[in-house]
Amino acid sequence: MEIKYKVWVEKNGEILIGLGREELLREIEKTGSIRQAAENMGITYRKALYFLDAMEKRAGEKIVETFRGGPGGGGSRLTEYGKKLLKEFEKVVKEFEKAKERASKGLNLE
Amino acid sequence: MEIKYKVWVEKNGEILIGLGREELLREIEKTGSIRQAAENMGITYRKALYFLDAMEKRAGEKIVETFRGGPGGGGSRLTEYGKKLLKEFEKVVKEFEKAKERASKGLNLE
DNA sequence: TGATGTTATAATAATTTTAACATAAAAACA
DNA sequence: TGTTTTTATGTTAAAATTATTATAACATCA
Repeated sequence: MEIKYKVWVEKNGEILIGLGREELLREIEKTGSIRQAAENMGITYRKALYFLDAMEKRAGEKIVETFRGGPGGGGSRLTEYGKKLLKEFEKVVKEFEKAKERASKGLNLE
Repeated sequence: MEIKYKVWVEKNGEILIGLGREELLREIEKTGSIRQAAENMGITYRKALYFLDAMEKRAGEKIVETFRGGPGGGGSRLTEYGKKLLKEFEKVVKEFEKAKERASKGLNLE
């Protein structure tokens, strides 16, 4: 018996960031590459791009800086806004993790 | 900017009860009819039945008592287990509501 | 006995989401 | 100049979810 949850932030009724997108941003920060990040997460590069594109449209701000060619063929990194978004969402997740813990302890179902 | 979430309880990796199913049980309790409950929720009767069927299989217990014919054409009501399940899940939701409130206050995104 | 309103099941259609594939542009570097 | 590795976009295929339609059983009651 296990409690599970999803949490996300909406802006004008559309998802700005959620657990999946959070992981994507963290992986981009870590690897410096959207492609590598997608691979690590087990999603397609195509899908990762769709996520980022939607996030940026909804935020009205750039979240990743990308560059093609160059050493290593190119790469990506988070903008300041991207980093802030990630940080703010991590705070949200912490609250929900605590709620999950409390609720799990109180759960009385065999 | 709004925080949203979903929460559910799994048993052996399958959903036992979540926010949608919780509402369904509450509506059944209130109306005494699966069909009426489904209509109030804006889902099809068919889907409501699928939910109930899956819940009972996973719980290994009856959640609703149903009867066909009779006064009013038939009806349904929650079993003792169904009522307990509902009650336990409502406690879980309360914890998550609190988490949402706290996180909303701390959220710093324009 | 026929109308009623519910439970119940089967089968199909429509929609949405997810995955897969192909192709091109960019720029460093050997 | 060709190779490499990434970003970037378009298109199609597959899978999963959700919605719709049709049909029947049940038992009360007028």
